Amino acid sequence: MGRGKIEIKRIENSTNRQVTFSKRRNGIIKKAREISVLCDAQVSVVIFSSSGKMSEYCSPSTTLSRILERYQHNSGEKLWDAKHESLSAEIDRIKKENDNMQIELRHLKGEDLNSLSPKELIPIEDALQNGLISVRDKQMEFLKKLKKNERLLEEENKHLSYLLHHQELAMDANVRELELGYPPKDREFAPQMPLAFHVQPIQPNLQENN
Amino acid sequence: MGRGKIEIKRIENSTNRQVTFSKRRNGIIKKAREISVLCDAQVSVVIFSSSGKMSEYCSPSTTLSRILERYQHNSGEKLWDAKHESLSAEIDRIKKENDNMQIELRHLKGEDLNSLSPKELIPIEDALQNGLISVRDKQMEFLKKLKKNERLLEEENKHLSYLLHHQELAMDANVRELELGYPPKDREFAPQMPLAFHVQPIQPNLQENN
DNA sequence: AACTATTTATAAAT
DNA sequence: TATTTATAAATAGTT
Repeated sequence: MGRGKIEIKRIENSTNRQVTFSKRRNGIIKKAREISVLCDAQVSVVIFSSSGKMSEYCSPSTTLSRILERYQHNSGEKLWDAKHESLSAEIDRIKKENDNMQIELRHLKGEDLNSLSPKELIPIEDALQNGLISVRDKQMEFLKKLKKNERLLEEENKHLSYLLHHQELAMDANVRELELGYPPKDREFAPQMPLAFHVQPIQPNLQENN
Repeated sequence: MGRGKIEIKRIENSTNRQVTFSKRRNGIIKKAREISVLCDAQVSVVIFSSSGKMSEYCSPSTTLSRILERYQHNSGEKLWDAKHESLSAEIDRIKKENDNMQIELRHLKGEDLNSLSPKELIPIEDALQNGLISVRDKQMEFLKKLKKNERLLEEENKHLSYLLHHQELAMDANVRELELGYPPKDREFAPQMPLAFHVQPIQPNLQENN
């Protein structure tokens, strides 16, 4: 249907091919629309040009999803079930892993031991003992840290007390001096003076993390 | 294109509709095949007639699956992702469960304790102690069972020895009697006689299960 | 992108 | 349902 008959084989001239593609793609989609309407059919057409451009038609009474669902049902072919299966397989694998861990956990917590033989109890006992040792080591570590902190705080306390004492002495001297020599116009500011010392703790970032 | 022009609207005559469907379906599939070859395109066509009969075309260079994969990528539309998502969600959920158990297991085995505070160590220590108590209780149980078994076996032993002793005495008496009175024609059967006692153990099903 | 000669598809008849 | 045929529609090559 055209000025000349053409053989049905790849059109080598790329421009020509592109033009023919456009025309025929429109033709197919028009035909698809027509058969949908005329014959009450459900049609889906997906076309990719050689350059990758996608065109699509789907009957208005349905969706591509539904057509494909029907297709799978009808043909028994797997379109996306392969992916489903691989995901399902992974779920099974992880669930199995899960179950094994669950069992191990139960055993470590002393549950479900009836299913075990004496020989199987031994590694569990060992694991528990090792765990207990590790946990207690860690607790000991914390205890040592706390004691060290305590010591440091005591030292700091001592230092602060020392500073405080000296400050009081200085203040007393100051007050005495003022009382003797220059009576100030405004006594309100006097109590603020000691704050000017801005005493900082020796270990400002020392803290316990619980 | 036919004897008369037709309006594009549903063909009410069902026979007519069926005939037109057949012709046009062939036409579309032919066109799809042609554009695939002429223009190097990838085409998929799925058609359901109003009576539910399915027809299909897919370019030979590909599969429907791959075309749909491409379709999803291209359009961003979800064809079967909804199902995938629910499966993926389950995978995530189980993996999370898995991770939590893994962490708990590690902690019970005394690993990765550095991330824990002293307060968090306490329930772990408790769990380990309880586990150890349970495991050792179970071991004690086994030990008791073994000891009980031992006692029963000893008793049985004693009983069997007693039987054996009596059997020997009986045999001796028998032999002596034969030597004195009736020399038998066939001495071959004599050694089999003691087996006729059929001694059974007292505790036939007593066994240790490891 | 529009045109048009020609092929192709197909509606109606058989 | 298949074939035939007259005609509509599609489109290859041209402009």
